[in-house]
This record gives sequence, C-alpha cells and structure tokens, in this order.
Amino acid sequence: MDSVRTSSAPATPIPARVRVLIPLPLSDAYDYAVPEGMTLVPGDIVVVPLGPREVIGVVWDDPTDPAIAASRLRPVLEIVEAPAMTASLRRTIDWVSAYTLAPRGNVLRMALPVSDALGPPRTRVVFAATGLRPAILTDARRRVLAVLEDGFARSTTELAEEAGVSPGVIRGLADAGALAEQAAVRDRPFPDPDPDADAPVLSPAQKAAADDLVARVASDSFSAVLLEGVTGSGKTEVYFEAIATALRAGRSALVLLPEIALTAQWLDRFEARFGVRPAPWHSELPSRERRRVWRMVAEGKAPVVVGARSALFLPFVQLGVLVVDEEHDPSFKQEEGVIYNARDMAVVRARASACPVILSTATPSLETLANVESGRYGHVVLPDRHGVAEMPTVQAIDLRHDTPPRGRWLSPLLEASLRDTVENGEQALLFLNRRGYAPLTLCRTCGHRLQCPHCTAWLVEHRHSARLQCHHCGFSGPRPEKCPSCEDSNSFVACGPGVERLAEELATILPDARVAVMASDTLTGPASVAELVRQVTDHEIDILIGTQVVAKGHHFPMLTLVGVVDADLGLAGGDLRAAERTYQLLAQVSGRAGRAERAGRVLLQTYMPEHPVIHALASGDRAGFMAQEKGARLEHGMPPYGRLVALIVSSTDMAAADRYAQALARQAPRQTGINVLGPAPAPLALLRGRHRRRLLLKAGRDLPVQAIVRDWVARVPAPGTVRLQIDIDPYSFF
DNA sequence: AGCACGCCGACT
DNA sequence: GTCGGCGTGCTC
Repeated sequence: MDSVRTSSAPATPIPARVRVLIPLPLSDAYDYAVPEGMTLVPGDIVVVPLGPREVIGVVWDDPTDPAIAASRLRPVLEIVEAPAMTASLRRTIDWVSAYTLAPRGNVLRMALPVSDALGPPRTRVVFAATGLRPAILTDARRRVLAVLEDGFARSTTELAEEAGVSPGVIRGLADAGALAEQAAVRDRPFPDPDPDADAPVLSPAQKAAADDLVARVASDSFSAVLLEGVTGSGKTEVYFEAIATALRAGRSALVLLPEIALTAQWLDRFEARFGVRPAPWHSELPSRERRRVWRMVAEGKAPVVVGARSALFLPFVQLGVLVVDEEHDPSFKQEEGVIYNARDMAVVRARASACPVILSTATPSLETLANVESGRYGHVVLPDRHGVAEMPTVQAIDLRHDTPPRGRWLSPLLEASLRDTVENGEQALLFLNRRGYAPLTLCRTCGHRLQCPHCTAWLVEHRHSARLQCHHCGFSGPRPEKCPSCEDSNSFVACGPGVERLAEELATILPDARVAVMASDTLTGPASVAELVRQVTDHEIDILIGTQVVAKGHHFPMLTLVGVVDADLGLAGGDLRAAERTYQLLAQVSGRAGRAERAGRVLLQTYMPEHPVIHALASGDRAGFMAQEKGARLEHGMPPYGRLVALIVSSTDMAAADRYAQALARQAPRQTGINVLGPAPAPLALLRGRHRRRLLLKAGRDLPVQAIVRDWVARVPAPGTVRLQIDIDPYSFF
C-alpha cells in the first residue's frame, strides 16, 4: 500500500485544508492547513492562528479556496474540547447572516460562549469518606463523617457549613486519611423536568389546542403555528403540553420570553407543572452560570431553556419544540450589533432543527397574521378566559371634558374609581409608560430645555436618584443650580408626568393608599421583581404604578382596576407601527384587570377617544381594528405586504455623515418596485455623540432586497469614520 | 476585534 | 531631527 500512496502523491504534497469561520466581522471563512494526524469535520471548534493572535473558530462547511496558495496556509493549532457545533446551528448562522446582511463572523460570535465555557470541563475539589476511622475522633470530626454518610462528596466549604465545624477540621480529617480528595465536575446538569409531575385539567378548548400542538411536536418535523388567546385563556398551560411531549421523546425545548428579568411568575408556573425550574438564559446571567448553561445545553443536559432572544443561538442538540411567548413584543427586535428579530429567526432555527415553533400571544402582530392567512403558519385559538374570569370592561375617559386639575394628571373620574377600588379592598394598576418624575425640565425665565449633550433627547428628571438622565445613552448628572442659558436660579419647572410624579399625586389625593412604583430602573434584579410581585400578591400594595414592565405576564387576582394615564402616548410621530403597537400594549395592560372572580375595569385617559386604537380597545373590536390596519398597510405597500430596509449612517463628524448619506442616495438602486427615501436625519439625529442619517428602501414583497442592498452598499464604500448599519425589516424608527 | 503600518504636530 | 496621534487595512 505504501508504494501506491507514494506514486499517486504529487511532487509537493497538497496539505489537507479546512475552512474555518472566525467570530470577527468577516463574512468569509479562512483556509487553514490540517496538521498530520488531526481529523476535522464541520462543526469542530478549533484554535487557529490569526495574525499575531490565536483565536477560536469553527470548521465550516464552505469549500476551501484553491486561490489561497498552500504556502500561505497556517495550521489549525488544536481542537477545543467541547461539543461540536451542530449542522442546524451552522445553517441558522448562515441564514441569519444572509438575511440581516451582518457578517457571518458576527453572527457566529453570538453562538459562541463569551466566557470560558470551552475547553475541558471545570472541576472542583470535594471530599468523600474513605471509611478509615481517624485515630482521634472528636465530636467535630464525628459530625463531619455523619454528614458524608449519604455518600455525596462535598467541598470544604459545604462540609464545614453542614457539619457546623471550621474548615480546619476537614483538613485534619484529610491528613488523617479519613477523607479523600476527589475532582468533581463543576458544571452540574439541570434536573430533568417531569412531564407528568402535575398535568393540569384542561378545558375542552384548551385540550383541543394542546392536541394540535402535541401532534406537531410528535411529527418530528418543522411547522409554525400561532397560538392565539386572550390574556388569562391559559396559553401557557397549553404550550406546556407541547413541551411535555418533547421531553417525553427525549428532546429539549426553548422558550423565548420578551423580558427575561421579569419572569419570576412564569418560572413558578413552570416549576408547578414540571417539578423543577428550567435553565435560564439572559444577558445578566452571572458568568459562572452562563458557562454552566451553555455547556449543559451543548451536552444535552439542559432539557428546557427559558431565555431572552440571544438564547436562540445556544447549541441545542435535539431541539423538540421552540416557543416564542408574546410573539408581537417589540423587544424581540435586537437593535444593535447584528440587527435581527428573534421571533422571525426562531422560525428559521426551528426549520433548521426540524421541529415546530409556537408563536403565542393575545394580540398577534400583522406579520404573523399575514403568515397565517397565506397558510404558512397554522392557527390555534383559545376563545375565552379560563375559569370564571370575564374580560374587563374598557371605557375611554375624554380628557377634554373630564380634565384633571391644574398640575395633576388623574381625571376626576379616574381618581374616584381609584378611591372606590381601594375602599372595596381591591387593587388598582396605573399605567404610564414614562420612567422618572418628569420627561422634560425647562427654565421658566427663558424657556431653555435641558437636553442630553450626546443625544437629541430631553433629560428626564428622576427624583428618586436626584438626577437628570438621558434614557438613550445613560448620561446622568445632578440638576444644575442655574439655568445654563440665562443663568437664572430656581427657575426650573418639571413638565409632564412620569411614574414618580404619579406616586406623588396619589400621596396627595389618596394619602392612605399603599402605593408602589414598578419601572425598569426601580427593579434592580430578579429578586427585587419577585419581592414586589409578592407584595402585590399578598395585598401589601393597593395601587401599583408601572411602565410597560407591568404589562407583561403578571397575574394579580385582586387587581380589578387598570387606569391608563396617557393612552395617546405611543400614537404620536410617524411610526409605521405606532397604532398596532399601542393597541397591543394597551390590550396587554388591560388584560391585567379582573383575572380572577372579580370583574375588571379599564379606564383609558385620552384626548382623542375617536382614534381607531382607542375605539377598538373600548369596543373590544380587535378584528375590525386589525382589518383596518391591514388595509392601510396593503394600500401603501408597507410591511408585511411590502418590504422595508433602513440604512443608518452615523459618524461623530456630522459633515462626513451627510456626505456619505448623500453619496448613498446618488447611487440608490433605480428599478421598478424599489423606492428609496432620504437621507433624512434619523429620529434620534444625535445618539451617543454620533450624528445619524437614515435612508429607507421600500420594495415589493417579492423582491430580493438583500441582494439589492448588498450591491448598492458595495458601490459606495464607507469611509473609515462613518459607520453604516443595515436594518432589514426595521421595527422601531428610533 | 486587535494589531501594524502609515503620514503629520510637540518635544528631548 | 524623533515620539506618537489615530485613520486605514489586513488577518487564511
């Protein structure tokens, strides 16, 4: 055999090469030489040299490039000890990159652990009893040995704590030969949820819905389905059945929630149903826990993950079902770095994993409804609230006739309703989507408005922290002594209400009511959320004032009144989705009222009760409202019946941003079905010190916008000081 | 993302 | 005359 190999080998042997994708802003993978004796397959995680550095990369499926001379190739240094990246995740990364126009390396970076989850499993030192009796057996030593009688090894700290002895005792026992050091794997698997732990009794409607979802999971193939039901109809219990089916088949499940920090109640429900808590995934996870979750998911030892959008890129081995809860929620849209919508990419991931994806909501997005209408998505509906709960009554308060007293924000009718509710021993929620005390501070003398130095935005006063804050860049400072414009002192006035100011108003009009504020900046973490939720549940709070964080997922049985302080707030501005989003948000907030035996009531304060959104909420005519929205979008060729791509040009140098934006406009694609608008100052024309200009490409539904935009941008290279962000399907217009 | 190479101001 | 500013470009 030797001779055969020798004779067929070329004069200069062609080294075996592989394509390696590196988590840097590069679209192309690089060729590397495979050293003798190393075998590599796509998905292997490797260390490769790159310039003067060594970096992590993943062996990709692309064909190698013969144009790269063998002499330029550098060798793969080593294979990382970690499970290889699955083909389904590699295909998802390719797809997301092709769709969003983000470099593949950037997408890959989202799928690799940031910390130290790669490499051999971490171990820690634990002690187990050897069975040898030490010569001297003190009381303390006896207690330590007693703790270890269950056979579980423990670390010094754990052992000392459980036995109530000092760590020195452990050391002494080890020296005496009574304890043996062992290496235990640090990252422990997540306990298996029990699909039969506490299966609920489902109503006939719920049963029918669950059967549909269960059949999809059992079919072991891709499908997408909208699970639609009003708040309180039991959607969660229904999709739990789909998860149970996946678990019984030995598969894993991923649930995406819009704001993972605020999911204490969801976790409780999961635990009640399945006996254990799922693995959590979100950006604030401590690095040790991050490492554990990533590793256990890759090893198939985290059967259920509940997470924020970034969980989509975890290395699942055998995904059996994917759930997107509150699919309409705008926070699934990632607005920085790789700009993508996790709801849409979840469908991609499910397709690559050959499993179903369930989109759950009370207020489906127009995009999802369009997919249902076209037959791409299935549709499962839960018609009613579960149990005795009725839908709340919704009533608009016309602020033009029922006007709050000067300097106050609650109309007499809302004030009276709050008083009645509290006197009846029930609870109320006041919803205002504005953090802080006042959204604008101005000088009474000269009219100067306090603005962020880095952004086109007013500074928001927060009395709680005694500072003025920019809600866009994090700038904050104390309130100045004098007006920076006219130097008058004590001339500032707060304009408009924030949640803190409402709390102040309630202290005046209902001094005996127990009031709490819930906003993203008053919640320091999952523990403070859980504590506030407990206080409300245990009725230690009469009136909860909240921003949109209260809209999501909480269930308070004694909450019977919801007051929306400014129902018009989201409707201003020319945002494409303003009406749809306001409807969804207010419908969701309204759903907090009357979730148990007591009937709920919703009061919407508005200056335009005739507006379609307010009218739809008050009359409960969601179908009519959505039909009207759909008609308007169809007429103007707007999403989901047309496509939008936003190009955001930004630079610290305003003139450079303008020049480049103009150059892009001159080179804009000119073909039928394509319309380019702009450049115009982006809605936040100055953000974090960068000047922003926006161009908007509008295209017919069936045009390949990615290819068109890629060609366009390639014609106009951006100078180094200017950054160009491409937002396919822009969501917010900020 | 790093890191080196490049061409213009204030210093031993 | 250099040291060093960060703009620009490359990494198989």
